[in-house]
Amino acid sequence: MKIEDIIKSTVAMDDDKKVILNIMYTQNVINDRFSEILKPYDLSGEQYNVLRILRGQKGIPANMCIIQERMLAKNSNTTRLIDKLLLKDFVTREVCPENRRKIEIRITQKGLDVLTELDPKVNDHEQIFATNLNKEELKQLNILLEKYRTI
Amino acid sequence: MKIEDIIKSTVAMDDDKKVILNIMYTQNVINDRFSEILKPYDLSGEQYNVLRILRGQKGIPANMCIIQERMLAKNSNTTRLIDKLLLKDFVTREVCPENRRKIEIRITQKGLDVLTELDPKVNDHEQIFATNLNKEELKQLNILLEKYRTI
DNA sequence: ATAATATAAATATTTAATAAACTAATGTAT
DNA sequence: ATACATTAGTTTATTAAATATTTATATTAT
Repeated sequence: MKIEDIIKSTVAMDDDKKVILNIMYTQNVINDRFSEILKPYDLSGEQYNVLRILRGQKGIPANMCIIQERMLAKNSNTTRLIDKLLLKDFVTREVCPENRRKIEIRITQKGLDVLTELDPKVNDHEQIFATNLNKEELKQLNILLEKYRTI
Repeated sequence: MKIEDIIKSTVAMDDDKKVILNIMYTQNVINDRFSEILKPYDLSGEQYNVLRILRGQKGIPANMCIIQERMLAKNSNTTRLIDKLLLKDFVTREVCPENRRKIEIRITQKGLDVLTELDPKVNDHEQIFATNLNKEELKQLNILLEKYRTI
């Protein structure tokens, strides 16, 4: 559906204005669907994101700086986010012996298990959208978005 | 900057996975910048959005349904959003005489003034990104996003 | 006319985001 | 060695957003 119809706009809009709305709205669509997938696991999108980062560490512990650096939204209260994951036993937190200001966060087996269970669902979610475009279009969309957001 | 570098990913990623991250991240970039513009006016993005919808009504009052329908994110508490705008005297709210379940929301002159003041700033904001692409690319980006998000 | 259902909005609750103040550890200059 | 600055993370407070529940009004069916 075209963005003008979604926001019930009556006046014509230039492509330069439409792009922002299209990016915002598309992100909403993706997010709403993704939240539905995560809801039964009592995980927020950002919590899932952090678990993915920790799995990517392959056993090497991560500190707060590393996690913040790799998160898409650099704005959230990472301490609280980790608190929530700790409560669910998805991560462990220990003081770093070399530099006691730092902490070492690791994903637990339980955390790895929940990711494993989610993997196919997340994959399906990605594919539902991706299959709307062919390989060349996907590549082009990535190129255009990267070019567009440059400041 | 490529999305792999932004999230400091070490492994290669297929275009179908990259697209989601690119959309999410691009939306974050746009939003962060837009919040900066709105901050001095003590407006959130959604509040601004509602004011724009009300201006678009050209004097015809809007009820909650209309506003919700035209908002990008259909999930927020619109009553509270309007409450905030009322506190700032940017809108008025009255019970609809024909149907007392409904309310009539109008933008005030003060609300129109703040929009007028914001117009050039919002325009600049849109152009900063849009000028990274040529007309054909902008058009193509809109087409790809609309096609991509179809469920 | 009354009960049941649907609609519109308000309210309450929960959750998340943002900023500021704070604590503790480390590093550096004197 | 002491003082000062910086870094890393936590805590708290404030504000905002998302979700669910409730209230009020209107519509429909019996």
